[in-house]
Formats: sequence, structure tokens, C-alpha cells
Amino acid sequence: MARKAREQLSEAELAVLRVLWDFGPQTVRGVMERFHERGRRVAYTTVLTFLVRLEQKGFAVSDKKVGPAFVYRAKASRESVVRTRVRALLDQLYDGAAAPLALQLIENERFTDEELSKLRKLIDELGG
Amino acid sequence: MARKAREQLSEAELAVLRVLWDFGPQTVRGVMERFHERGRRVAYTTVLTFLVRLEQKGFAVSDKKVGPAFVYRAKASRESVVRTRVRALLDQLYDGAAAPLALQLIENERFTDEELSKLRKLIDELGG
DNA sequence: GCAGGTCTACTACAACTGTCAGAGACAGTC
DNA sequence: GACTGTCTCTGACAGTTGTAGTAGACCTGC
Repeated sequence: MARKAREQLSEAELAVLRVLWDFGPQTVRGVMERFHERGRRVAYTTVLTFLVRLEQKGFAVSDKKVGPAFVYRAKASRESVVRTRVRALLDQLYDGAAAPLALQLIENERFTDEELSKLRKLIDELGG
Repeated sequence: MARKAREQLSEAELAVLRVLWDFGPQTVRGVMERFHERGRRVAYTTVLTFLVRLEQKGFAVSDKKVGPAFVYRAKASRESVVRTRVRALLDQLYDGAAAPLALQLIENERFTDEELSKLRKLIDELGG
């Protein structure tokens, strides 16, 4: 027996999924081109593999075709994936507590004044 | 050729490293017992493997012995590991921007009033 | 001086990941 | 109708990860 089947997104799969979120439904070639534009050299069949795996894991679907090529679109929402990932990080690092991560972020990362006031506003709305 | 050698912590290795952070230097058996206390059933040799890998990757060292057993201690600091992980998450999800994650956290996770005021105080100190 | 327990070292192995090549299907073109 | 290009499908392979068994070294108590 090995580890439990988690149907979890790997890093490269997530990168592909992000293309679908950011640019809308794409063919294999389309995704590959977006990668190439960003300087990420990757073979056509590699991208195909990731899209197939995304579909197997339920994060994408390919129902339509454009000419001979399948068009893949994201099925999972960006928000749900982000939440899952953040939760996993929280569990791994702080037994699930969110506050330490929030503090760590605000202390160690850079924010513009605008971002800071947005954060402040949000916190004020939550009361306390 | 496969992916670049990243000398990256895996999830289970991180869990072991956390024991070293939380409970101080430990033998293999010590780490295993901490896991068992938390209901994580794992074989002695499995823990040994993780500690060996941690040492190979430079996150831990085993210089002393207690009786016949090596005592492992964390070499990498919790802070540095957390920073690296958070950074990786930021890159994967938001091309490195910190603000969206901060907002996501505050919106979607729960905080006590005390935590909120700590956050507010920190934000106020950063100006803006 | 050997039986039993503990330790490390070595080996193993399946699932997951990143990466891609080759084969076969189909459309357009000369 | 053969050539070219584009697609998908299938297979492959090495590195990582989670998990653990086994072997050999070493004490210790009888």
C-alpha cells in the first residue's frame, strides 16, 4: 500500500490550470503557446499530458472542439483551488491556524499603501 | 533528464522537521513517539528514512548520540522554511503578489478579536 | 557466551510527477 | 492518391515521495 489517493493538483498541473483561468478555454496548442510566451519551454505532448491528467482529476473538461483539437476549460474555480491550497499550507505549517500566516505575510512581504488600507478596511469590517 | 534538483522539503519531511522544532533535538525513536502520540502510525524505519533525507538535504544534522542512537536536530530555522514555502505558494497562485493571499486569508479564515487587533496594529505600524 | 532488544545501513517498491517520443487518424494540397 | 501537417493516444522513463522490511553491529542480562 502506498499513500492515499488524493486527487491533488501537482505544481505543473496547477500552472496549466492557471492558463485556463487567466486566458479562458484553450487547446493544447494554445496552452503551450502561452507557456512559450512566458519563456517556459515545454513540448506539445507534455502540455497534453497535463491537460489529460487535469481532466482525469476533475479540474478541467474538454467537451468542445475547434477543428480537430479539443478545447479544454477549467472546471474547478480558482477560489476553491486557492482555498484548498492555503488550507493545506496552514495545516502543514501551523496546525491549521490562520493568524500566524497572516502575521508572517504582513511582516515579511511588501504591500503598497493602497493594499494596506484595503486590508485595514477589511479587518475593521470584521469587528474586534 | 527530469526536473531540476531542488533540494525541497516534502510534506512528510516537513512534518518530521516540525517535531524537531517543536520538541527540540530527538532520536529516531523520539520522533516516532511524538507521531504516535498524535495518532500518526508510522514505522520506526520510515521515520529514520525521513531523518536521513532531511540530513541529506541539509535541513537537519545528527552530530551527537544518546547511547547508541543519533540525536537529530533542526538545522534550518522554522522562519526560513516558512518564508520559502509561503513564497512558493505566492508564486504558484499569484505570480508572487502577496496582497491577494493576505486578503484571501482574512476573508476566508477565522480570527479571534485579539488576532484581528494584532493584525491591525501591525498594519498601522507599516503606515499607509 | 548466547538470546533478546535496539540501532543504523541498505534495499525495495508503488504512486506520483515532469518530460517527451512514436504511432495512428484525418484534413488539405499538389 | 501520396505528402505534409496537426491531433490524440499510448507508452516510456527517471526522479521524488511515502512506506517499510531485512541484515548486520552492538549491548546487556543471564
